[in-house]
Order: sequence, then C-alpha cells, then structure tokens
Amino acid sequence: MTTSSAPRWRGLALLPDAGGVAVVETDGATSMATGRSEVEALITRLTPTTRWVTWSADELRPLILARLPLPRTWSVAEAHRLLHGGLRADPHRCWAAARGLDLGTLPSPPRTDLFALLDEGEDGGETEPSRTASPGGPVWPVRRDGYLRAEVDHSTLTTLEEAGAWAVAAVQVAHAQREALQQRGPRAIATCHSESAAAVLAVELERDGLPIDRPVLEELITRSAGARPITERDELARRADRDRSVLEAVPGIGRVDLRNPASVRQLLATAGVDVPSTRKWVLEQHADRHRVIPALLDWRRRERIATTYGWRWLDAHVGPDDRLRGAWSACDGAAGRMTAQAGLHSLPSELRPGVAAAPGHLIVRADLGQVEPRVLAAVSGDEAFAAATLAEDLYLPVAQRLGSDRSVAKVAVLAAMYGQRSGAAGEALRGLEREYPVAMRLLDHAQRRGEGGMPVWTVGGRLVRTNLPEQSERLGADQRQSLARARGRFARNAVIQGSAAELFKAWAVTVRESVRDLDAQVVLCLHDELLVHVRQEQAQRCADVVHEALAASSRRWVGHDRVRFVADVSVVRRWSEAKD
DNA sequence: TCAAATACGTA
DNA sequence: CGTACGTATTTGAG
Repeated sequence: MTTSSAPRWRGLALLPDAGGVAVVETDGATSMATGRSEVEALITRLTPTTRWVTWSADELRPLILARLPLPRTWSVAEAHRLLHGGLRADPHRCWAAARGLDLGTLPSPPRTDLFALLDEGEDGGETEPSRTASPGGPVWPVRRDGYLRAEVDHSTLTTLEEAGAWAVAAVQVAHAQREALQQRGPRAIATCHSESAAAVLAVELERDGLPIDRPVLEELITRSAGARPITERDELARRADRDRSVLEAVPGIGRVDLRNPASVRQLLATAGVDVPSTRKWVLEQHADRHRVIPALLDWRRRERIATTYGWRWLDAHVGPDDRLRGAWSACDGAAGRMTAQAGLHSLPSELRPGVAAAPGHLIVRADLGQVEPRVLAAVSGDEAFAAATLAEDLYLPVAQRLGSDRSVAKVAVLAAMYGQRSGAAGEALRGLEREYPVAMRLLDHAQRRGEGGMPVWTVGGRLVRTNLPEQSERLGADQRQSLARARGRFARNAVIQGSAAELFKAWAVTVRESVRDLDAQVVLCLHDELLVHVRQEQAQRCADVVHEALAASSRRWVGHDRVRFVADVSVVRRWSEAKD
C-alpha cells in the first residue's frame, strides 16, 4: 500500500475583514488573493489535485456562501472528532491533542467579564506576543508552553502573515492527524475525507435551505394551531380554542392546565380513568375508556405543531425565499450522525406536504433500505449475514434460515442491534446466534466493552466513548448496574449507528459531487434519507446519479461486493409523495 | 435566571 | 427494562 505518501495539502485561511484568502503552499510559502475573482481563480486553479486544510468547515463559510465548489477538504475538527470522540474540536484543543499536550490544562478561552482584565498576561505566553510568523513554522499563534493562544481564532486574523501562520498550524495538525488515523485502521483516512466533505455539505445545507410551499405549509399549520395570530390576545384565544375540544369532553370540569401532567392526571381521574402517567403510549391503551382521551391525544398532536412547528417557527426559520433553514453539524457527539436544528430532523410527517420543489424544479427523494442490518453484515464480516444482504428484502432470507416468519426475523434483528432483551425478541435472538454467530459476536463484544466503560470504534475508525457524562462514583449497586447496562446497549448500537452514519455521509457527499454538473443541490440529510433539489429537466438523470453514487460509495466503503446496499429513489414534487 | 425533568417529533 | 438528537414546557433550586 502507498497510503503513506505525502498528500498534496494546501492550508487555507480567510481574512474576514479584508475579504482575502491566504493559501499556504505545500512548501510552506504563503500567497494571498483578494476579491472574488482572484480568490476563485486561486482556489479553483489548484482544485483537481489539492486537498484544502482548514481548522473547520465553518472557516470556509464565506467561500461556501460564494458557491465555490471546494470538493476536497481536510477538516481538522472532523479529524479530531474521529480520533478522540466527542464534539469539542476547537483549534486549541485539536492543536494540543495533535501535539500530545495535556488537555486538562488547556488554556481557557478569553472571558468577556471584568475578571478577564485581572488575568491578562498570565497565560504562560509572551506578554507582548510577536504577531510575526516565521518561515519555519507558526510562531505567533503558539505560546511558549506549546499551546495555541486561547485568544486567537480565525475571526481575529488581520494580516496575511497571521492568516498564513494560522493555516500553517492547521496543516501541521492535519499531518499529525493523518499519521494517527493511519494507525487507526484501513478506512480511517477515507472516512476523514468524507466527514470533512460532510462538514462542508453541512454549511451548504444551511446556505440552500429546504424548499417549502408556503401556502400549503400555512394551511397545514392553520389546521392544527389555528389561524395566524396577530396580537397576543389572538394567541391566547387560539390556545383556548385548542384547549376547548378537550375540556368540553368532561362537562363541568372548569379550568384545567392541560400542559401540566399532574392536572391532566386529575382531569382523567375525574372522568373515571386512572392512569399511572399521561404518556402518549399509556393514554393510547385507554383510548376507548372515555372520549376525553382521544381528544387529549389529538390536542397533544396539535399542540406540538402549534408550539414547535407553528407560526413562530415559520417566521423564524423560513426565509423570504421560501427556504427552511437551520444550522447543521456533520456529526453528533456520540456515534457520529448528522444533526440539524430548526426541527429539520423531526418535522412531523403531517407537515411534509409543505416541503415541495420550487417552480420548475423537482425533488429526488432517496432512502437507504434496511441500512443498519446491512451495515452489521459489512462491519462484522459475517458471510452468512452478508449473503442475506443480496436480497432486496434482507429479512426474507434471514427468516428462512431462522425458520420463522419475516416479522419475527425483523424484530430479532432489530432487537439484536438495539440491545433489546424483552418480549418476543428473546426467543428469536437465539436463532440469530445460531445462524449468524460472527455478527452476533461483534455486537456482544461491543456491549461488553460498553458495560466496562471502555470505548468502541466504528468501522471508519471513530472513537466512541462510553464513560462520558455520568459521575459513576457514589452510585448504589442498582444504579451502577443499570448504568453499565445502559452503556452496554449504547455501545452495541453505536458501532452500527455510527458506521451507518459513515456510509450515509460517504453516499451523501458523493451525491453532492456528482449532481453539481446538473446544477442540483442536496437539501436534506436525514440519517438514511436524502432530498436533492433539481431542475425538472434534469430530475430523471439526477435520480440515476443518486443510484450510481450509492453503488460507487458503498462499494468503496465496504471494500468488496458481497454486501449490498439498496435505495428507494423517486422523483417527487413533495416530500410526502409516495415512493414509486 | 438557570438546569433538570418530562414529553414527543424524527431516524 | 432498544438507541440517538432537537425543541418546548414545567418545575424547583439558587
């Protein structure tokens, strides 16, 4: 293998105020471009062979907003998250980790309070830091004790020299990260490439937003929350309107605070229904006992839309261009799935007809089928389980081997991956252990590590810690055991969920690249589902490209073709439209 | 005023 | 005693 050959890396740092870009060449020389055309020429001239190193994709935001393509990047932050787990990946932390410095004594970021004045000059660095970069390496951002200056980040850069030194430091970290990732496993560097691209995609997703059909969305909101309130009085009146349907189901009840679970429980007791809690699944079991219960469940549904996805949400997150925007991150702090704000990942299906292509456009909707068991087959190397993935419906061959119904096989496989032990799953699990011992061993091993508070790794090499937040000292024996079990289930699931996230992102960023020529954009990533917005003439071609991208990226990711991934791909006007 | 607990939407 | 996240609300501590 020749993976150790030096990558063609160029560091990139932006001067926020000057509107310029500093580029550090592979030999350390720094050049600079200012103005859009000059910057674009500088970036695109080198694009085909260059991987652009930055501390984070967020630093590239101005270039991304200017729609520069940036196809090959190395995000120091994403590499750090892969190597060390968790979410925190500011430059100072990444630098210290790459240098092997103690993270416990990481200089704290500057405070804006009065105490900051008292502490000035006590950072272990020079009191009058030289803001000059030396040719041999970054002097200015680095303190005498080896840490990066806590008060420096990309928004504070003011000169070409500073930007150059900032980029040089990023490239130095990237080289160390690459070495570490090479040790981590055969897929880790490729994973870092796609995670870095996913971080750029995350900025693009926020830039482009999700196209919505405003009249339809407004109608759907009106149906649940009531007409748009103008005054605060209106708002209270709408709220009372929603409450009324529940309250009138129990005559003479008077005023009840439906938002207070204790009051609701009392309300139900008055109606002659005694429930241990007012949780939805509990209420559903008593739905036929009194008409107030269905009314309450419907109230909850409407109230969710009114409060979380109502008029305020629409005004806050949907722009005048009818795009729904929220911030995205390329990975969460646990197994590494993408996250999104503004409710983009939990939009009720009821509102999805309101997500629609802009005029003259269509949406290519694609979702991976049965992705987690297919990922299990890939990461475990269980050849029998891999054989099942060749089927369009993986659960059919599994059921056949288990000698059970498809439904039993499905429950068993999902239970195996989620660590469920209760109910009918227990029996069927034994069948899985008999027929697919290799896959089951991998899950059990991860679970045992989690129970012991030890980390696990995704197939792409991401470290997933299992001992993070809870203070395990001073726990009773029962608490300790339930904590260990929770960690075990988490670890068992994390190797699958996290590896699936890596495959998904590899697919998503391949789609991102390959639809660029069609002038199409990925506008939503939802764990196993992609929406691509495209002009209608190109929609069919785009759907084909999405399929091809899955074939290519999954083949690369798995490393062979004995595990198959499948996607449902359809061309629709609205997100809600049925798959074909 | 802030954090935890509760609840629930999505995968 | 299935996992994850984001959002809103209530509650209780400071």
